[in-house]
Amino acid sequence: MTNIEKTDEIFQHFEKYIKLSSLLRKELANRIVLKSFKKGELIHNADTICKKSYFIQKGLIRTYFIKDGKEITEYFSAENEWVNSPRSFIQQQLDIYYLDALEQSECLCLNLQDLGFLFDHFPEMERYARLSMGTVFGHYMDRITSMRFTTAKEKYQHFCETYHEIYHRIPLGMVSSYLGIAQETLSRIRAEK
Amino acid sequence: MTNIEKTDEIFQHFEKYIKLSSLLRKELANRIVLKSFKKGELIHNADTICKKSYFIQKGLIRTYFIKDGKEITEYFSAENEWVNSPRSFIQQQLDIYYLDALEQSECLCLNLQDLGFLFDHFPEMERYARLSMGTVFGHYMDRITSMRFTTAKEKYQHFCETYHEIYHRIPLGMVSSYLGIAQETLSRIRAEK
DNA sequence: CACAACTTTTGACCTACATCAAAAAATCAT
DNA sequence: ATGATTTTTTGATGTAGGTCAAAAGTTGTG
Repeated sequence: MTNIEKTDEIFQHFEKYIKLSSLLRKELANRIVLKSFKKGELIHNADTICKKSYFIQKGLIRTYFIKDGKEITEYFSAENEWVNSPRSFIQQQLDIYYLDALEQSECLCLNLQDLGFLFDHFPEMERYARLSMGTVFGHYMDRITSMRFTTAKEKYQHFCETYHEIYHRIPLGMVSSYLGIAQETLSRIRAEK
Repeated sequence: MTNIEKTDEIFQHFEKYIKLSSLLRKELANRIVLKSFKKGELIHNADTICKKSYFIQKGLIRTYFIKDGKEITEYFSAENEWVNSPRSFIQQQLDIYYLDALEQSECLCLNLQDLGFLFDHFPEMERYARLSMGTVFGHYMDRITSMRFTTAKEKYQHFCETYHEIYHRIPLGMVSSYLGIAQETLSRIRAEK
């Protein structure tokens, strides 16, 4: 099977930030591996250092950690986004985050060595990483603002807006831990209109 | 005046992430401009697109925005950190953030064109940006966790830990808006021990 | 040094949301 | 399907921390 079809979306994603030379396309395509995950499958375990980064072609992945024995959602990642355990992957150290698939998911997987090769030989890859992190950064700033100064209801509305493609695909309890509000409160909010 | 003395800290900062060639050192030193700000001085106004990035050698800078007529602190930046209006600077668009000096401050200033030149000619600068953003990213993740699941008291304790070099240099009202708690509540927390 | 302008503290009251508990509904496995 | 497990809803109650208001303390300035 040629790699051409399966790399469409990811190439488009790169080209939001940089121009892809045909050589870089080839090198990327050679290194990307398609991985499928079943619903509920654990993708990354916090007891290991994260060695892989996943570009989601289809599906929904949750990043979570354990606090007082309960799973707390850090965020959700969906189509056309990269997901990994960020600090673990970047700094190659342990971190608290687990990843699992909330739906049957298809991911393009790039491992650390291959990514390192690309960074070493294609400065535009470094640029891509820098610029795309800038985008994510902005989302984080918005989220922090939303956490600080909004009621539970506004938090939920903000969530539905930012995740409007996927919010209905996620169990209530995971949303409530993501927002930092009690599941009962979220249930009541949803009931009222 | 030669540039050598004044670039010590910033070079050290770069070298946490990359090796600086002597050529890059020279190019950096030629482009860096020392800027002083008086206490209270506005460094960046939200009505303009951010064109400069500041590395703080000495002093304390606040990033804030206006909500309902009140200044809300986004974060504080101190010695050996870069500060700018991130989305505005990276994407060259307007954003809501203002920067001002909470103390008399000395900054090494690098403007967008010069930084662009360095990114274009020194791939290791791209790498530096990517890696150092990774560090800041981790702090943001921690902060979001702290916002969601902690009492006001714990938030303040977490703040004192992460900002332990500077927390006593910051007016109470600015800390309370940073933490998203009422100034009166913070005052009571501080009183109790 | 005295008056003005902030900043912080203290007090009284109130509400949004957490917690605990149990019922209802949905999902899953045999 | 049908009982078991998981998820969501509903109800009752408690409290952390918000809001409003005023006093006390601090800092700056002519």
